[in-house]
Amino acid sequence: MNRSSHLDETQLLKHISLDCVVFGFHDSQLKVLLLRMKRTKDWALPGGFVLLDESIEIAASRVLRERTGLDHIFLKQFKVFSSPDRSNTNPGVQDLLDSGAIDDSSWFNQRFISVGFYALVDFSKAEPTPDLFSDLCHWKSLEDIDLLILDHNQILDKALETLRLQLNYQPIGYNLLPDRFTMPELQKLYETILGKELDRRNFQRKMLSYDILCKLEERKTGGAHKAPFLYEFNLENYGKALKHGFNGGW
Amino acid sequence: MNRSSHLDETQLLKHISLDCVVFGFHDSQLKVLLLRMKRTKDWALPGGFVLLDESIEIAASRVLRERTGLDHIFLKQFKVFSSPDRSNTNPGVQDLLDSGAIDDSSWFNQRFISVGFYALVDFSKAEPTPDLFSDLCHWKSLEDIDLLILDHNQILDKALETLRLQLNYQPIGYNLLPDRFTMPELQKLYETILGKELDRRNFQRKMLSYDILCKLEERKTGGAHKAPFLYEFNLENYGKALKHGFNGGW
DNA sequence: TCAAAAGTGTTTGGTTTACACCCATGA
DNA sequence: TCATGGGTGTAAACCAAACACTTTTGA
Repeated sequence: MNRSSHLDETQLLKHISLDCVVFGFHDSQLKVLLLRMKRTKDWALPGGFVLLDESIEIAASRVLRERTGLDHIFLKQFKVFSSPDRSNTNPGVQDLLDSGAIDDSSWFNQRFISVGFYALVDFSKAEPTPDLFSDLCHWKSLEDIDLLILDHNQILDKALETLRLQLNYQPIGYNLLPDRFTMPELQKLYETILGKELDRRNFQRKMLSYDILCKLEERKTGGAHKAPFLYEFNLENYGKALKHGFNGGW
Repeated sequence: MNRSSHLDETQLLKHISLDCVVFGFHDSQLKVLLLRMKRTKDWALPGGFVLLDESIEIAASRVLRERTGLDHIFLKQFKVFSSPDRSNTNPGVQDLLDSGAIDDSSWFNQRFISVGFYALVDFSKAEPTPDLFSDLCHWKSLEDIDLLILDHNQILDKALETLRLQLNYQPIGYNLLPDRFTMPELQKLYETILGKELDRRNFQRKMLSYDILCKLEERKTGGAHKAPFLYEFNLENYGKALKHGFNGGW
């Protein structure tokens, strides 16, 4: 876009949009980044359109840079949503007209196919920022999310399902946690994503056996009770391990 | 399309196409369905465009019905290919002009985003049929495939990778084999997809333990050596088992 | 009658599960 | 000082890999 306050639709690929399910982890909870539409106050996933010289991956990372201030976000396509009746009218178009971002609604009130991405970010580093459609951007816990616009609930559900399935094949821990973290924190993350409790001792043994963590001398002080050790990921070994996956397979 | 001999581009979604990697299994080999372009004799994956009232899934199954004569094909999206330089010119457009399928090349010489699908079909039931671009449609073994048009090699590679990863989570055996098959045939299929040999006895034990097969009284006669039993899938149990995956996981 | 393929079974070793025990910390 | 959370260890159960033996078949 030339100026961020005005959308130039001649620079955009018609019929194609993208939506991102941005996951963060905070207070032992999985959070998702949502936008509140200016006029209707409905909630939506962050998304955007594709510039003529962009791949959708580049477009998605541009959108997320605008929404979070972060670069090099972990991003993964998971599904294209293309039901013919998913978006003959764009629920945000009136906001765009109101704000002067567009002069004409016709381009936006077409049928759109949306490429779904999920993204993993370090909660503490992201700075949620609304877009032209919205007046608010913030993190919501999964259980606090109810009705989203269009088929965004479906997109969210599918993203979660994919996240669970890919837990053993993607660098999920690495992207969702701060650089240094404790074993109980890592375990909580796994428990939250999987929706079930894991045995503390077996979890630790298994994790360490992958040889992807560096135990630091330092401990996490401040909390009550015994101070747990801090760890960081050994990126080299982590990368190798992910190629094979951590579990199962013939 | 109104008449199969003429493409009406006003009925098609701009900038969006789909390509299918259709897998079959025959002679202990994984086969892929390819088309030969009329003029250049280059090879390509079967693909097509999306009608205004179709989802891409519906479009893909329409395309595959035209290419194989089969309905209800197992189809799965695996990735969107959207590099901006993947298709500013469509290599088949001259064939379309030659054959009178289109009057004007401009619609087809745009940038296209392609949704990649992989499909699994019963080799013995498919009837390969060329499309408007091509004069030949047939099965090729993986090792016999060299250069394909555009980024179709990349699409094929990614499809294979996905197939391997999803082997334990998708009804792959069911869709690639005839209704009744022997245990050695099923094993060969797994070995071919995974690219490695498996122990005959352990494979059989493991497969049977999933409780997804019905052993029939009948044996497969005709071949040399001891006649192996025939099996069929127990669809009910197979469906249940796939929900959890057959292997690994926390 | 014999080589090759298929059915069935056993041994072994590693991995996962389910626990017990001790240590550190702040309320 | 004690409840709570964290670090470490171990026995039992389970599962997967490796391998032996027998049966059937057509050449």
